[in-house]
Amino acid sequence: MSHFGRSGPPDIRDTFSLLVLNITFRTAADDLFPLFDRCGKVVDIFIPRDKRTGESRGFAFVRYKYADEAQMAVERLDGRNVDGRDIMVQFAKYGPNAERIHKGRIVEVFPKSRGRSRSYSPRRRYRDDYDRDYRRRSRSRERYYDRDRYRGKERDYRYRSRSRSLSPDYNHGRGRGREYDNPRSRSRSYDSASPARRSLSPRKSRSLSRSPSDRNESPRKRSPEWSPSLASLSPRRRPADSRSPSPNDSTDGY
DNA sequence: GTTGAGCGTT
Repeated sequence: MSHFGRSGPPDIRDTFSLLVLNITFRTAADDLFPLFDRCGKVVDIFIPRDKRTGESRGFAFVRYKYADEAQMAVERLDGRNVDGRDIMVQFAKYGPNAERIHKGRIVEVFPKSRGRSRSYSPRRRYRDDYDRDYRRRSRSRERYYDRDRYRGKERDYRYRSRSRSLSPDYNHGRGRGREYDNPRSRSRSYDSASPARRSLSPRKSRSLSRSPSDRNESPRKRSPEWSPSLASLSPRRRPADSRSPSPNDSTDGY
Protein backbone atom coordinates (compact mmCIF):
# COMPACT_ATOMS: atom_id res chain seq x y z
CA MET A 1 0.00 0.00 0.00
CA SER A 2 1.13 3.44 -0.76
CA HIS A 3 4.27 2.05 -2.21
CA PHE A 4 5.67 2.28 -5.63
CA GLY A 5 4.27 -1.02 -6.71
CA ARG A 6 5.58 -3.37 -4.08
CA SER A 7 4.12 -4.74 -0.91
CA GLY A 8 5.94 -4.27 2.33
CA PRO A 9 9.27 -2.61 2.81
CA PRO A 10 11.04 -2.88 -0.53
CA ASP A 11 14.67 -2.80 0.49
CA ILE A 12 15.61 -1.26 3.78
CA ARG A 13 19.31 -1.50 3.88
CA ASP A 14 20.49 1.98 4.66
CA THR A 15 17.44 4.10 4.28
CA PHE A 16 16.47 6.97 6.48
CA SER A 17 12.85 7.43 7.31
CA LEU A 18 11.25 10.79 7.68
CA LEU A 19 7.99 11.40 9.37
CA VAL A 20 5.74 13.79 7.51
CA LEU A 21 3.01 15.15 9.72
CA ASN A 22 0.06 17.42 9.20
CA ILE A 23 -0.64 16.33 5.69
CA THR A 24 -4.14 16.25 4.36
CA PHE A 25 -6.17 13.06 4.41
CA ARG A 26 -6.35 13.13 0.67
CA THR A 27 -2.67 13.46 0.11
CA ALA A 28 -1.26 10.30 -1.41
CA ALA A 29 2.26 9.02 -1.80
CA ASP A 30 2.27 10.11 -5.40
CA ASP A 31 1.67 13.66 -4.29
CA LEU A 32 4.56 13.63 -1.89
CA PHE A 33 6.99 11.87 -4.13
CA PRO A 34 7.71 14.70 -6.60
CA LEU A 35 8.11 17.07 -3.72
CA PHE A 36 10.47 14.96 -1.68
CA ASP A 37 12.31 13.57 -4.62
CA ARG A 38 13.73 17.00 -5.32
CA CYS A 39 15.77 16.84 -2.16
CA GLY A 40 17.28 13.47 -2.92
CA LYS A 41 16.74 9.86 -3.74
CA VAL A 42 13.43 8.72 -2.30
CA VAL A 43 13.42 4.98 -1.76
CA ASP A 44 9.90 4.51 -0.53
CA ILE A 45 6.91 6.41 0.70
CA PHE A 46 4.47 4.82 3.06
CA ILE A 47 1.25 6.35 4.31
CA PRO A 48 -0.37 4.46 7.19
CA ARG A 49 -4.05 4.09 6.72
CA ASP A 50 -6.81 3.37 9.12
CA LYS A 51 -7.92 -0.23 9.26
CA ARG A 52 -11.53 0.70 9.70
CA THR A 53 -12.09 3.53 7.32
CA GLY A 54 -9.19 2.87 5.03
CA GLU A 55 -8.25 6.53 4.80
CA SER A 56 -4.89 7.94 5.58
CA ARG A 57 -4.13 8.96 9.12
CA GLY A 58 -2.68 12.24 8.13
CA PHE A 59 1.01 11.43 8.16
CA ALA A 60 3.44 9.66 5.94
CA PHE A 61 6.87 8.08 6.02
CA VAL A 62 9.36 9.06 3.40
CA ARG A 63 12.50 7.00 3.08
CA TYR A 64 15.62 8.48 1.72
CA LYS A 65 18.66 6.67 0.56
CA TYR A 66 21.10 9.06 2.13
CA ALA A 67 20.95 10.80 5.44
CA ASP A 68 22.14 14.15 4.21
CA GLU A 69 19.41 14.24 1.65
CA ALA A 70 16.90 13.36 4.30
CA GLN A 71 18.27 16.09 6.46
CA MET A 72 17.98 18.53 3.63
CA ALA A 73 14.41 17.44 3.07
CA VAL A 74 13.66 18.18 6.68
CA GLU A 75 15.16 21.61 6.36
CA ARG A 76 13.50 22.46 3.11
CA LEU A 77 10.14 20.72 3.24
CA ASP A 78 9.40 21.29 6.88
CA GLY A 79 6.68 23.88 7.03
CA ARG A 80 6.04 23.69 3.32
CA ASN A 81 2.47 24.09 2.27
CA VAL A 82 1.24 20.92 0.64
CA ASP A 83 -2.31 20.67 -0.62
CA GLY A 84 -3.29 23.69 1.40
CA ARG A 85 -1.72 22.57 4.65
CA ASP A 86 1.64 23.11 6.23
CA ILE A 87 3.38 19.81 6.59
CA MET A 88 5.93 18.98 9.24
CA VAL A 89 8.91 16.91 8.27
CA GLN A 90 11.05 15.32 10.93
CA PHE A 91 13.06 12.19 11.40
CA ALA A 92 11.12 9.11 12.35
CA LYS A 93 11.75 7.42 15.63
CA TYR A 94 11.26 3.86 14.46
CA GLY A 95 12.93 2.34 11.48
CA PRO A 96 16.33 1.36 10.23
CA ASN A 97 17.70 4.78 11.05
CA ALA A 98 16.33 4.78 14.58
CA GLU A 99 19.68 3.75 15.93
CA ARG A 100 21.29 6.82 14.52
CA ILE A 101 18.63 9.11 15.84
CA HIS A 102 18.87 10.27 19.38
CA LYS A 103 15.77 11.90 20.84
CA GLY A 104 14.60 12.89 17.40
CA ARG A 105 17.91 14.51 16.63
CA ILE A 106 20.62 13.20 14.43
CA VAL A 107 23.68 11.96 16.24
CA GLU A 108 26.10 11.28 13.44
CA VAL A 109 24.86 11.30 9.91
CA PHE A 110 26.92 12.87 7.25
CA PRO A 111 28.67 10.44 5.00
CA LYS A 112 31.89 11.84 3.64
CA SER A 113 31.16 10.30 0.29
CA ARG A 114 28.40 12.81 -0.26
CA GLY A 115 29.87 15.81 1.48
CA ARG A 116 26.72 17.84 1.25
CA SER A 117 26.15 18.56 4.88
CA ARG A 118 26.27 22.30 4.68
CA SER A 119 22.57 22.86 4.81
CA TYR A 120 22.36 21.83 8.41
CA SER A 121 21.11 24.54 10.70
CA PRO A 122 20.47 23.54 14.31
CA ARG A 123 18.61 26.74 15.03
CA ARG A 124 15.69 25.42 13.10
CA ARG A 125 15.37 22.35 15.26
CA TYR A 126 14.88 24.33 18.41
CA ARG A 127 11.67 25.68 17.07
CA ASP A 128 10.56 22.19 16.20
CA ASP A 129 11.36 20.86 19.62
CA TYR A 130 9.43 23.62 21.26
CA ASP A 131 6.56 23.12 18.89
CA ARG A 132 6.66 19.40 19.45
CA ASP A 133 6.59 19.68 23.22
CA TYR A 134 3.76 22.12 23.05
CA ARG A 135 1.50 19.80 21.14
CA ARG A 136 2.63 16.75 23.02
CA ARG A 137 -0.29 15.68 25.11
CA SER A 138 -1.41 12.13 24.57
CA ARG A 139 0.70 9.49 23.01
CA SER A 140 -1.57 6.85 21.61
CA ARG A 141 -5.19 6.71 20.72
CA GLU A 142 -5.22 3.56 18.69
CA ARG A 143 -5.56 1.60 21.85
CA TYR A 144 -8.92 3.18 22.40
CA TYR A 145 -9.84 2.15 18.93
CA ASP A 146 -8.96 -1.43 19.63
CA ARG A 147 -10.96 -1.51 22.80
CA ASP A 148 -13.95 0.10 21.19
CA ARG A 149 -13.73 -2.14 18.24
CA TYR A 150 -14.40 -5.14 20.40
CA ARG A 151 -17.46 -3.46 21.74
CA GLY A 152 -18.88 -3.38 18.26
CA LYS A 153 -19.40 0.38 18.27
CA GLU A 154 -17.21 2.20 15.87
CA ARG A 155 -19.14 5.44 15.88
CA ASP A 156 -18.94 6.09 19.60
CA TYR A 157 -15.21 6.06 19.68
CA ARG A 158 -14.96 9.58 18.41
CA TYR A 159 -17.67 10.95 20.60
CA ARG A 160 -16.24 9.50 23.77
CA SER A 161 -12.80 10.54 22.80
CA ARG A 162 -13.92 14.10 22.36
CA SER A 163 -15.93 14.12 25.52
CA ARG A 164 -12.86 13.05 27.45
CA SER A 165 -10.73 15.67 25.82
CA LEU A 166 -13.27 18.39 26.34
CA SER A 167 -13.83 17.61 29.99
CA PRO A 168 -10.64 16.31 31.57
CA ASP A 169 -11.73 17.64 34.93
CA TYR A 170 -14.56 15.19 34.95
CA ASN A 171 -12.09 12.43 35.31
CA HIS A 172 -10.44 14.10 38.26
CA GLY A 173 -13.60 15.21 39.96
CA ARG A 174 -14.72 11.62 39.99
CA GLY A 175 -12.25 10.83 42.70
CA ARG A 176 -10.84 7.77 41.00
CA GLY A 177 -10.42 7.89 37.32
CA ARG A 178 -9.22 4.32 37.26
CA GLU A 179 -12.76 3.09 37.22
CA TYR A 180 -13.20 4.48 33.76
CA ASP A 181 -10.15 2.64 32.63
CA ASN A 182 -11.65 -0.57 33.80
CA PRO A 183 -13.61 -2.19 30.98
CA ARG A 184 -15.83 -3.95 33.49
CA SER A 185 -16.94 -0.74 35.10
CA ARG A 186 -17.65 0.82 31.75
CA SER A 187 -19.69 -2.12 30.63
CA ARG A 188 -21.73 -1.93 33.75
CA SER A 189 -22.26 1.76 33.21
CA TYR A 190 -23.55 1.18 29.76
CA ASP A 191 -25.94 -1.48 30.89
CA SER A 192 -27.48 0.16 33.90
CA ALA A 193 -26.65 3.84 34.07
CA SER A 194 -26.03 5.94 31.01
CA PRO A 195 -28.22 9.04 30.99
CA ALA A 196 -26.14 10.79 28.42
CA ARG A 197 -26.57 8.03 25.93
CA ARG A 198 -30.28 7.89 26.41
CA SER A 199 -30.68 11.56 25.69
CA LEU A 200 -28.48 11.35 22.69
CA SER A 201 -30.15 8.32 21.22
CA PRO A 202 -33.89 8.58 21.64
CA ARG A 203 -34.49 5.31 19.96
CA LYS A 204 -37.71 4.90 21.87
CA SER A 205 -39.69 7.47 19.99
CA ARG A 206 -38.08 6.49 16.75
CA SER A 207 -38.77 2.80 17.05
CA LEU A 208 -42.44 3.58 17.17
CA SER A 209 -42.44 4.90 13.66
CA ARG A 210 -39.41 3.11 12.36
CA SER A 211 -38.05 -0.34 12.82
CA PRO A 212 -34.61 -0.73 14.42
CA SER A 213 -33.42 -2.75 11.50
CA ASP A 214 -33.97 0.27 9.32
CA ARG A 215 -31.39 2.14 11.33
CA ASN A 216 -28.78 -0.33 10.27
CA GLU A 217 -29.38 0.43 6.64
CA SER A 218 -28.23 3.80 5.48
CA PRO A 219 -30.53 5.68 3.16
CA ARG A 220 -27.61 6.51 0.93
CA LYS A 221 -24.45 4.53 0.52
CA ARG A 222 -21.36 6.60 1.06
CA SER A 223 -18.93 4.26 -0.60
CA PRO A 224 -20.18 1.09 -2.21
CA GLU A 225 -16.71 -0.36 -2.44
CA TRP A 226 -16.10 0.11 1.24
CA SER A 227 -19.25 -1.59 2.37
CA PRO A 228 -17.98 -5.12 1.82
CA SER A 229 -14.60 -4.19 3.20
CA LEU A 230 -15.98 -2.90 6.45
CA ALA A 231 -18.22 -5.91 6.71
CA SER A 232 -15.30 -8.27 6.46
CA LEU A 233 -12.87 -6.19 8.47
CA SER A 234 -15.04 -5.55 11.48
CA PRO A 235 -17.83 -8.05 11.68
CA ARG A 236 -19.99 -8.37 14.73
CA ARG A 237 -18.16 -10.84 16.84
CA ARG A 238 -19.61 -12.71 19.68
CA PRO A 239 -18.22 -11.98 23.13
CA ALA A 240 -17.06 -15.56 23.49
CA ASP A 241 -15.27 -15.42 20.21
CA SER A 242 -13.69 -12.02 20.65
CA ARG A 243 -12.47 -12.81 24.11
CA SER A 244 -9.04 -14.24 24.25
CA PRO A 245 -8.23 -17.19 26.49
CA SER A 246 -6.98 -15.24 29.46
CA PRO A 247 -7.60 -15.56 33.22
CA ASN A 248 -9.51 -12.28 33.05
CA ASP A 249 -12.09 -14.06 31.04
CA SER A 250 -13.70 -15.19 34.26
CA THR A 251 -15.55 -11.89 34.38
CA ASP A 252 -17.25 -12.66 31.14
CA GLY A 253 -18.25 -16.10 32.24
CA TYR A 254 -19.80 -14.67 35.35
C1' DG B 1 -18.75 15.44 2.55
C1' DT B 2 -16.54 15.14 7.68
C1' DT B 3 -11.71 15.24 12.03
C1' DG B 4 -6.07 17.12 13.12
C1' DA B 5 -2.37 14.73 17.70
C1' DG B 6 1.00 11.81 16.42
C1' DC B 7 5.29 7.43 14.73
C1' DG B 8 4.86 2.64 10.01
C1' DT B 9 3.07 -1.77 6.14
C1' DT B 10 3.87 -7.93 4.04
